[in-house]
Amino acid sequence: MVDMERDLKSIQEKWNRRWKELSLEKFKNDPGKKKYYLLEMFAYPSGDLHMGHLRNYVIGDVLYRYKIMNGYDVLHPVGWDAFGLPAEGAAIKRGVAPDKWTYNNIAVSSSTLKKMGLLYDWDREVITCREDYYKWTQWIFIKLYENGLAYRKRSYVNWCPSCQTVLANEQVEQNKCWRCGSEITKKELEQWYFKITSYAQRLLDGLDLLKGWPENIKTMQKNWIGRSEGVTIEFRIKNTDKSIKVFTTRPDTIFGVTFLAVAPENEVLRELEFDSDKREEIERYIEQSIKKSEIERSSTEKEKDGVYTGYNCINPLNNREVKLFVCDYVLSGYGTGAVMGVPAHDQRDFEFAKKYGIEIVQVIRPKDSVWDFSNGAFVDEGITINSGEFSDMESSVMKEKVTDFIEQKGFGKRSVNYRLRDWLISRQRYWGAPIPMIHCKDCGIVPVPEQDLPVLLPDSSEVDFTPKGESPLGSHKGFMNVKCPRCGKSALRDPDTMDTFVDSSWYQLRYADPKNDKKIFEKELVDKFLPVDMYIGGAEHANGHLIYFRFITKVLKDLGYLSFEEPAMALFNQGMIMDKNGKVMSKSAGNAVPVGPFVDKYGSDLARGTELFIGPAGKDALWSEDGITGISRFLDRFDKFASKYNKILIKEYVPKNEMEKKVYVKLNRTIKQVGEDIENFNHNTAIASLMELLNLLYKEEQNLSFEFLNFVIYKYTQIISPFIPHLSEEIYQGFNEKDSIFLTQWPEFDKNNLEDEKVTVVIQINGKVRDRIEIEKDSSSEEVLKEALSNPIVRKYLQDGHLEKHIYVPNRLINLIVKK
RNA sequence: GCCGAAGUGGUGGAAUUGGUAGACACGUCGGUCUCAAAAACCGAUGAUGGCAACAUCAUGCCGGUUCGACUCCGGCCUUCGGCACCA
Repeated sequence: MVDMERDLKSIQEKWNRRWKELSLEKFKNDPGKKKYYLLEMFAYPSGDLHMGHLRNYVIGDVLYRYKIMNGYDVLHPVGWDAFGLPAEGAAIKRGVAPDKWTYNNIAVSSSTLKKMGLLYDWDREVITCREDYYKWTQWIFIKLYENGLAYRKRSYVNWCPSCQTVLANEQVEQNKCWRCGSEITKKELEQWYFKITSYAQRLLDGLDLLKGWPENIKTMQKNWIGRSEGVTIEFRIKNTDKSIKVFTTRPDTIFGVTFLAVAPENEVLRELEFDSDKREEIERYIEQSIKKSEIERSSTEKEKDGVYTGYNCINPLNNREVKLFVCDYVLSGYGTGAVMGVPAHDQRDFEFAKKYGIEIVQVIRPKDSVWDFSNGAFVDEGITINSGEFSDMESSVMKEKVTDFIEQKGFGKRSVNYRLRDWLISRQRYWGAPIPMIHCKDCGIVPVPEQDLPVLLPDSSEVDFTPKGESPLGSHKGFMNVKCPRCGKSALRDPDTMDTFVDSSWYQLRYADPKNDKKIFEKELVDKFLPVDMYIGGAEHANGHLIYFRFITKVLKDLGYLSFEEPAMALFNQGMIMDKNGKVMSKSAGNAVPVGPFVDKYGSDLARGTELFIGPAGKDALWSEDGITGISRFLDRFDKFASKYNKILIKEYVPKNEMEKKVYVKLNRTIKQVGEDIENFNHNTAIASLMELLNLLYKEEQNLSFEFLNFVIYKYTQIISPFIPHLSEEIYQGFNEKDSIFLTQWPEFDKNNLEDEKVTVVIQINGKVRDRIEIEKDSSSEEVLKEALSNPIVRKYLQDGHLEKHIYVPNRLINLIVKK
């Protein structure tokens, strides 16, 4: 860092205070103005904010200031995603109560945000662990329950042995816990689910409305939802009155079915009768496969195995009898939990068939070659063979015909399956919103009546939350024992809390009406302020939060609490800040550079500038303090120069000579570029163009009038202000202005003065640059050619060749094709 | 394996979307100022050859289209994300 003339830290507090007096951060709800809802993903308060968080917030603040200068009434709230596991971890490790730890972190982080001078409407702050918030999280749960969208199910769930809790599908990454990285195991438990699968199609369709979302996020969601179209076909089990349904996307291969396979969890296995040996064999296999860790079971390297059930099934299309197996490569949660085995045309079935000596019947051949099965299964489209009356067709055509046939004959019907699973939301943890349900011996499950909400989380001093694999709340008698709201007899509360992603799935709605204690929010307000116009946050939430909050929005819309389909119309994914080794900066990784001390040392403007100049906001960036040097030098140069020419406020000025004209053009170009760059989140190039202009001003200072320089500095200060707000205010104040620069109107660029009168035209010979000439803007092709031909270098090249033709690109280049 | 993003000087990164590759910075080297240092200021800085003018080569690799390709097309390689037996 260089020595700066001004102490940036000393001006901070003054302006932070002044902005507050002016209510600069407040959403005015002014009907005369265009509304803009700007939202950054709220943070989990795990300590002080680090440079990664700061990037998110600074990007938002730059846009906020730019938008208010452009006349928008901007809603820009802030809050904390405050429930969650690390708070319990801190309590266990350091003996601090989770709530104390959380509120303390919030206090530290908030003070950093305020010190930075980031403009947030603090009156709208939400904290998800506060009862005035989680009351409504519980209310949402009840609404889902009342509408059949929250249900209990016993099944094999993802279990983190270290966190001692269940996890949603979205919280398992590479078979490891998203929080602690432990290997996930399976556990059979009865848990609460949200029926997100019944919104699968709407979540998919909604993506088309989201024009402002990055394509890659939409693709990720599309893949995660994973829609597949196919047919569900029923196979009778021979010598029984039962049958098995299979789902397939490849009915064109149905004549190649040589076995059937069901998942170990499949119900049919409990219904069928077996002799004792068989039963034992099957049960041993089921037990084994459920015990296996998911990674083992789902590894593609692992040999496929299974057990013959002793039952055979009938293929309704050709009446062929095939064996029925139990296989753990069949997933219980997808489709019907059973598949038809077509070894010739599915690689997994192929491997299985090889191992168990099952026949491989080819029913599709490549269009113009012979398939060699030593390469494995043939999985592409082709021409059908060995398929009775459906032989000798394009497989895609046959697929339609055979599907129609299957439907006509009643063998099965067209169906759609989704990869998406229901959202498992129960957690066996303390620090979360209690599930507002009561278990009564006589009445069953009864929701807590609305007037009894919130179900308060007991004080941490009364609860032992060291992980034991059971809900900590379960051993708190005062919490657990209630009267059944229906029959009045003794009953028990649900001991689990909700996934924190439930908390964050609706916070953007609460900001519209954060203090309402009668309702979750006033419909009128939510409808007026939402959807979010710009949502800023990391791409890591693509298949978690960003699906959940869309889901909850759709549910609340269907229930009539709001009138729009999608929570956020535009999404911007900022890149992550990495350490020198390319590791993502985070508290848990131990490489976090905290914002607080950094700002104390260098000041907010320098911190902002450094973070913004590091690279395009959408890309990952390595954190390095080297960037401070360039920015501090720049700010110092700006400050020194601007402090000389912030004396008379001149809003309009007509350039008086050529040099002023040149600078005027550059100014206009810079205004244009900075505006565009802010809208596109390319802050690095915006700052680069400001640097260019400043360099030019230094160079030409002597040739420019005092009035002109005052005019330029006014505009310059306006357009640099979103990046370095405090210093900009200092400069602006020099003009003897009382108000904030952020109350001025963002300058418009003069469309007629974006280019110089003279342009540099490149002369190419056969595509290679040989010289450049200065020429009047918009010169004709003939003029430029004439000029080029008189150029000494061109003449040299023309000596041993002739000009065959030329290409002229106006104001850019002329390419002369010279042939020998 | 499938889906997505990306590969440009010593470094971070630019390039009006097919038209001057390397803007703007950092760093390095040289100079001015200074007793000295820091800061500041001025200059040089892709590589190779040449005293020089200049020439040749350069945007992961190989081809192609074009007057002209970092940009478009075909085929690879590498890195990073997402998914992962989804029938």
